Amino acid sequence: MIDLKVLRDDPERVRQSQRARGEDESLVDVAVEADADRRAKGLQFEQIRAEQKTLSKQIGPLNGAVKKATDDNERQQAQAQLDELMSSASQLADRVKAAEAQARVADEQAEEAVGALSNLVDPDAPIGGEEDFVELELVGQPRDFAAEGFAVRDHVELGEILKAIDIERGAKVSGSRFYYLTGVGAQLEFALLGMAMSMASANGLTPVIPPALVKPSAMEGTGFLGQAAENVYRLEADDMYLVGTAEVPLAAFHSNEVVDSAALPLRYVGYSPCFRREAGSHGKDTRGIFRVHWFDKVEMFVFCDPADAVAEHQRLLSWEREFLDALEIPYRVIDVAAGDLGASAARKFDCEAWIPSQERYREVTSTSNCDQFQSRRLKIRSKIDGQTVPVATLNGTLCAMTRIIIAILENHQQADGSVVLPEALRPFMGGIDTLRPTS
RNA sequence: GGAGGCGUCGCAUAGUGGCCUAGUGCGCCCGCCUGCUAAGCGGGUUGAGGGUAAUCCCCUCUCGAGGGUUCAAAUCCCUCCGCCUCCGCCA
Repeated sequence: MIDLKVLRDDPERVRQSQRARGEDESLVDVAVEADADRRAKGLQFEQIRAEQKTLSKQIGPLNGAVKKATDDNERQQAQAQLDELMSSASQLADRVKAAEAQARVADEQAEEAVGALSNLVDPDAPIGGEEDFVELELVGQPRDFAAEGFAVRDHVELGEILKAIDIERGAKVSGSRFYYLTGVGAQLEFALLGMAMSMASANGLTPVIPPALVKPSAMEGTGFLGQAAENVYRLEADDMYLVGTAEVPLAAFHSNEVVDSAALPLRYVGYSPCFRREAGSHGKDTRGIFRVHWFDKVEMFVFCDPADAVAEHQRLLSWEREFLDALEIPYRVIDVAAGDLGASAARKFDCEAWIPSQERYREVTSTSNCDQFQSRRLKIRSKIDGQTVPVATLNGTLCAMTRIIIAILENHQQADGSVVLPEALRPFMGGIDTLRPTS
């Protein structure tokens, strides 16, 4: 939900933002109109309701007077007054109901119209679409496998040799875009989890194991039921959703709460499975486990004073980089363009790891500043400088298991198909330094 | 899955159709008093939206959530959610 004040005072700014995202500008005018209508209808209802209240307050004592009256004369007089009031009151009641119904409809329409608007884009975000990102930094040096004198194996091949990834059986049991991690593959996930969690804890984040199945309100509040809805798994029988990221249950963790401002920033790190339908990506990244319907992910999530959001965003990015640095994976950092932001994000930075078999950088982490967009929907507020305001929310990937496993296997492979583990990971792998093919 | 009970202001509790503008106690905040502290005294203390430029003031909504009955709902009816107890099943 965008700030209503901005929508009312400066709709042009909202229009610009919609334009930058490549979304429908006319939605802004629809929202402005619906919002104005809501206020008018609300005012009408309030006035007539106040009238009704005063009337009812007169009826109460009069009713008592009729009952307590000592002689018939008195009783009749009170009764006559009562009858008169009652008749105007019952007429008023109909009008109250009508006004209330109108106000309710107007409110629902306004909520829907305003809810259809994506978050305001940070003016610093690059202009353009998916291809128009700005490369902020290149880190590390991709290896020259030709110079080393051997042909690169991709993660599917390495996964087979090492008996780490079983895609065939994944397909047999669950279909395409599913896999098993086996042996050292499974161990790798546990090791990455341990390493990610210990780094996050060292940085002061609170570890969380969140539910991966949530109610519609949580999905809605985080902004995943808009244009991203087709990628979400829904359980029809129970009206529940499988989360596509721990961002959803972590954001909703404090929903409908007023959090103590002294406790801000609240920083969490969650581990959860992630489920994605990948509708609309048929034929894209079909090989291996790069794009799958399910994977596990360690996700960071922060609630903070809106004034600190930009600095907090940088902090999340630096923690993502710290993790990739420790794994000795070459990567680049990009500033995602306005047209490629999700509905909730005002700004987004991705880290893209070098994938030798593809000879290009591919997204492994992503951190978004959602500003107050999610917290307005989820009603997460804090009393800051005497004002109760929606807090800022930010999220960032620490370790998306499948993609990090791909990056490790491919970047650290040797001519014989073995993989040398980055030093930082070894303590979490029982001290071994190399994954070796077994016959 | 079956049976029963319960959801009221930060906490505890009162409140079975109008005197509820939700009382009381505790906690908390402000002030007074007081060598200091405690006690005592006075006031304040749910949240949201709106009238307003506004911390004054006024209005509407808010007693788990949403509907309904009524001139009038914390109170009556319906649906849902959550919690507790017992039984069954289960990791």
